Amino acid sequence: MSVQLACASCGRALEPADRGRPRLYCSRACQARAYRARRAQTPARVPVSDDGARHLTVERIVRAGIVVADAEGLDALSMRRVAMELGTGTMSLYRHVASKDDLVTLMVEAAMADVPLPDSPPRNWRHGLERAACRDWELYHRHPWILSRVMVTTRAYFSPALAADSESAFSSFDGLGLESADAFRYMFMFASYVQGVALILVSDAEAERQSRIAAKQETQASGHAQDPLYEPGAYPRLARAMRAGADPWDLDALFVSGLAGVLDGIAADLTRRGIDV
Amino acid sequence: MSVQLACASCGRALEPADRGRPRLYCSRACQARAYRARRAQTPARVPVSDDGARHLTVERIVRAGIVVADAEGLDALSMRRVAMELGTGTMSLYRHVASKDDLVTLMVEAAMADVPLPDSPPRNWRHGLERAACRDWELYHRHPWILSRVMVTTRAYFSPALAADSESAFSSFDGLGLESADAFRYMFMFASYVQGVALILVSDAEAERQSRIAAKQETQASGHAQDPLYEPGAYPRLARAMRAGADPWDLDALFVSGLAGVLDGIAADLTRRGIDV
DNA sequence: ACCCGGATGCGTACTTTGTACGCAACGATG
DNA sequence: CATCGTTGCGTACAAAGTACGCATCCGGGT
Repeated sequence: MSVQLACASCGRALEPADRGRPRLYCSRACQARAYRARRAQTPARVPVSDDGARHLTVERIVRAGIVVADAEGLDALSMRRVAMELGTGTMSLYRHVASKDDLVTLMVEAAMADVPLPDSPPRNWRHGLERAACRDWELYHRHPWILSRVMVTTRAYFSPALAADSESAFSSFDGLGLESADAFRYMFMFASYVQGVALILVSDAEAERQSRIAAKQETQASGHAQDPLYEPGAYPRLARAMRAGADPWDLDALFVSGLAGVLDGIAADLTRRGIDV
Repeated sequence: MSVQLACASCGRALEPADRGRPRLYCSRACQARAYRARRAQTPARVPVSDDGARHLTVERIVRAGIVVADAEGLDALSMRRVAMELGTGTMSLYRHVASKDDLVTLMVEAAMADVPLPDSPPRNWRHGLERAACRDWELYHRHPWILSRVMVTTRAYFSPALAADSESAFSSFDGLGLESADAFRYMFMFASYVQGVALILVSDAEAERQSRIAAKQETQASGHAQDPLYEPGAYPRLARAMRAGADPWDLDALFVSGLAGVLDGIAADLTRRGIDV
């Protein structure tokens, strides 16, 4: 009398192999399911790359995703779109990427590596923060869509690239003998400002893309002409400010000017604590 | 010989009415299409409310949308969900709202009306901006999802509620004899900071909801325990700051402290220009 | 009384997304 | 050569937005 064997995946009865080693699964499908379950434990994000050049790799997928997102925005990024970009089937991507969410996370990490962190120590804290702000600004210019993850990543997930960015900016305060909590407050204010401006930059980029699409479809866009802001009736201060030199926003100049203000605010607090530069 | 009549909508041949006034459309469907086309010209957002109490109105739909978005986040807001909330069919909503996008826009306008603007003139510019910041902060606390539109609304669309908010904050600089462009720069810095912090507030709220859902599904969440930030190796400054009093973020306190810094920055610039308070 | 058009509610169906599932094929290895 | 790890991908399903058109109610002119 022999033991009744069961499929290791579905548990159904399993007739023993007629010769050779014993069977483990009742079907190829069950084998695949077992493999998938095993793989779920260790995501194996790094491809084995034993042969060195495979058709589909995480890197290629992530790069294709970045190309699409840069060109058409994060809204246009779909798994089918990425697959089309690579000339493969949609579901093939899922062998290398756990989900679309995972893909975007990887894209953000990769995109942030495009703009290098400063490697020399800053001359002083102000220089350090200005350098950090410039780096972020450059990042948001190149890849506006990363902001959608920066907002989510704040505390929910851990991102090496983001942590390295913060750490680098943090190092601006080295040697000032600052309390950690104070340095954190300064960083909070600084990062909030930068993110806030990035929000405007991103929505500007999106609006421009939208209007470009609209302009392509119908020749004349309704445009800025009858913008209610420009009628001085209801919102006089806003209208005046909009007209006074701020009409075609020079977002870069505004960013720099606001940044100077934020840094002045930090300087004032430092002075108040007697930690003058 | 009589003129060949055509349907006013589809243009197909139309046999004349056997009695009474002549027909306009070949079918009820064409009539409805013509009505829709006419309505597209004048959106008629305000319901006629001739009887005073109709089942479905824009207000009820918008209110239901706000309830859903407040409770379950903007991601959970779907037309079917709102319809379910109201006990009607999904497509009924489209008689009162042009699209989901339109609904969200209306929701933002309505939600912003929940927190009133200050009606007295501010004591000084600093007081005015603090008041404005408090109002925004309260808004984002109550309806975190409005941020998703504030970012889009920046320049692309016009929003009365948002314009009123800006205008009110702008009025803080009245009487200082400031150049419009300077006032705009200050406003830009101020608004960017507030939006930046709001981004963190919103993503915190979202993360909390997510973890609440996760905790409901599986009893133990993986949680903060093995957060790589807390291992002091790779990101020492970040880890130290996180431990030093910033672990359960007091976002309100951080907001106020950063706001003070931003206002100090404006004050420094005012002093530099000889426009001391 | 009657009928037509304005207006509203809503069922059906199509599109676009993410993605679960399982088959087929390829290479290595016993 | 049978088996297994691995990869590619076709099929299919679930959600979500929404176009379309039918049914219905109401008010006003004939």
